[in-house]
Amino acid sequence: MTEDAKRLRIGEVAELVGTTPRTIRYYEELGLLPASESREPGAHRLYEQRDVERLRDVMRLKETLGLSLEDLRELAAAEVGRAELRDEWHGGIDDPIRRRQILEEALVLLDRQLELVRRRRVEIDGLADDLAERRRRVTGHLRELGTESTQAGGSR
Amino acid sequence: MTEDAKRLRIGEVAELVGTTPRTIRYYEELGLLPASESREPGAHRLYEQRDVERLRDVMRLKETLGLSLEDLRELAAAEVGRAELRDEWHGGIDDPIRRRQILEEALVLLDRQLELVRRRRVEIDGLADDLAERRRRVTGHLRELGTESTQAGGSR
DNA sequence: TTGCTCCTCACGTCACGTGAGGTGGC
DNA sequence: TTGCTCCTCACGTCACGTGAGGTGGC
Repeated sequence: MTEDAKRLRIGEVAELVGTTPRTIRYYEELGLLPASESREPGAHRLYEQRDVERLRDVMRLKETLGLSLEDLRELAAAEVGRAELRDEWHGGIDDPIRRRQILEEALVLLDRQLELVRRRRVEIDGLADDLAERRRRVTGHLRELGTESTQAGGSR
Repeated sequence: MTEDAKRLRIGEVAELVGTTPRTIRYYEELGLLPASESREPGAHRLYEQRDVERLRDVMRLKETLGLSLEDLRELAAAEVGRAELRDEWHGGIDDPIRRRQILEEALVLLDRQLELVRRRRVEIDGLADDLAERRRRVTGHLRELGTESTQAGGSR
């Protein structure tokens, strides 16, 4: 009974992941998200939990890695593969060669994403170090001024 | 003699920081970078080392923190303050109250930047953890398949 | 039946990219 | 003098934002 997943409208999905319906439609138009299957022209789009997760993944990769939607379309194949894989897994015992293919492709794309994450972290750390160094200098100057100022203007 | 800084053209600056002349002009138009002072209309823009550093800072904040140019215009006041401060510092012993003002403002803006850096790092770490977890699962499935496959297809 | 969300154009915006046509410094 | 880089419009593009006008499900 809890089998048939509850279908969500585009506005609900948008709010869940923190974006707008327009963005979701745009991603669909670009092929980043799968189009609601067998949707009559003009009919409402309906989504499952799986679509929400996929959108979350896409958005997070875009935001935190600063990727273009073109970049995402390559990396997002990994997620599609993951969904397909899960379906095949649950759908029946498929060809193990096929399974291996999907898994190895997913591994390649995951490693690519992990490499991008590592680079980002290096950038972040470099920026953090520079900012901390500047902060030290500023507080240092303030300390010098501080004693002066306190001695000079201590009468209030 | 090494006093008068070498002036750079916009293309040289662009290449130094890894961007394009168009972007530099656009940032100037938005007020993110100071316009080349007293430039005749149509004349070449000339930059000093200080401008290169400022542009680097602006670009790094934008790229690694994912900020809009509008956001940058607020945070970038810190860098302007820093440049002004350095000029005043070298230019002579100014009003210590003025110095303190500049330093405290710079401190506020640096702390704001550091807070944004911390948030980014949390995002990055979360993404890294999720990707690593997925990778573990994929390699796990591959190991299962691996022994099967090796046993079944070991005749080649 | 009344709202509300949804739909599809389609134009606007932000942060530039990319020629078009012309002037100026090594 | 010849290139090369620079200049200023100005239109194009990417990733959406934002109405305009209309249909459909709780």
